[in-house]
Amino acid sequence: MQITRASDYAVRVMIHLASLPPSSTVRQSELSKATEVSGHFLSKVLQQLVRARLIRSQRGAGGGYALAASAAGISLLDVLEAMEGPVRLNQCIEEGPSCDRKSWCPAHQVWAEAQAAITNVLGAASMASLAARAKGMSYELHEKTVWISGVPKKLKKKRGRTN
Amino acid sequence: MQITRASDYAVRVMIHLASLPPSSTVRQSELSKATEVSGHFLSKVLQQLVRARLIRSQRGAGGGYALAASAAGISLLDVLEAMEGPVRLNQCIEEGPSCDRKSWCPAHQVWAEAQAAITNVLGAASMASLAARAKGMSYELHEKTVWISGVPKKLKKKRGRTN
DNA sequence: CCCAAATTGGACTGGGTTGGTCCGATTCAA
DNA sequence: TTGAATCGGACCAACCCAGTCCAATTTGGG
Repeated sequence: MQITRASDYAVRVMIHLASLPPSSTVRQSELSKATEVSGHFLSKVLQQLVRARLIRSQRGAGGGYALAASAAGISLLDVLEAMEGPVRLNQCIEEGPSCDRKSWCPAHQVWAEAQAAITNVLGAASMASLAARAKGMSYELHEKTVWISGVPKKLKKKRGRTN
Repeated sequence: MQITRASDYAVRVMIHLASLPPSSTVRQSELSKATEVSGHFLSKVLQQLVRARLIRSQRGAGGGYALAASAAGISLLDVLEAMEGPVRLNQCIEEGPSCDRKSWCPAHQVWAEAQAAITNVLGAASMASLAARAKGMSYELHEKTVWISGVPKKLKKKRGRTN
């Protein structure tokens, strides 16, 4: 019941790319720095995202990675399923006649409901919206950075909107 | 993102117990038959449920397992968390200042929302309600069984209320 | 044409989890 | 006391997770 680290990292990558001007190409090393993920491991994550057609890669000098589609058209659910395959809360939740208990197991419906709830939430969160939210936050972050390089950094407790 | 087999089995056990008269004691062998789970493995599941105080065990001859509380007071979420620990969709979702990205990571809130969605659904499903639903189904099932032993079984498509 | 930059694709690993089996110890009722 | 029943592990194979590392390939530029 927990997403893998790789999925988490993939989401960071996608949000980072989405917050850039469309079709910007970013080197792996830069992504590694931005997401705080080891370059070696990140390359595996990136490969999976490429294979899932969520990003495109450009090899060679001056190469890098870029979103393959509009950030508004990619949801958190898309990224998650690219990394982990389809969300299936219980083994018996799938199309087709895979589970013969399905017809009578009273829990089946609840699992299905819970799964629908989760996919609804994740499917509604687009990379574009997350990137926009990140921009609002990174503005604060930028302020902080600037201040640190100049004056003592004490605005940490200023953040009252974790929401 | 998938519950373990053990959790699934635990839910079957709990529903079975909940569908019996209150504080009935059931032997492991019977539970094994009812849930279609190997006795050896089931014993591990049962032990965990006992330790979580969801069921009580009676040793010795005539012993067995029984619900430790009212079936209405135990939710699917309770059973799940007894088996797998607290639901935590992403590593960074927990109380306390565990994740320093939390303050700015824009995905954090979505994970939290998805988690709330899932716990809402699972927390609302009580063993009592599931057992009641099972009774309704087993009634149909009973009919079917009777029919099969007598006349051709064709009432399958009668169930139009998956809801 | 060749070099350097960059991705690609896979091998490898250590550690943990999963799903399962098995058995001796313990407890209790008859 | 004996047999029914749970208890509490040990044990196992197989798989997944997270991460590292490296050689091969591709590409742009001097």
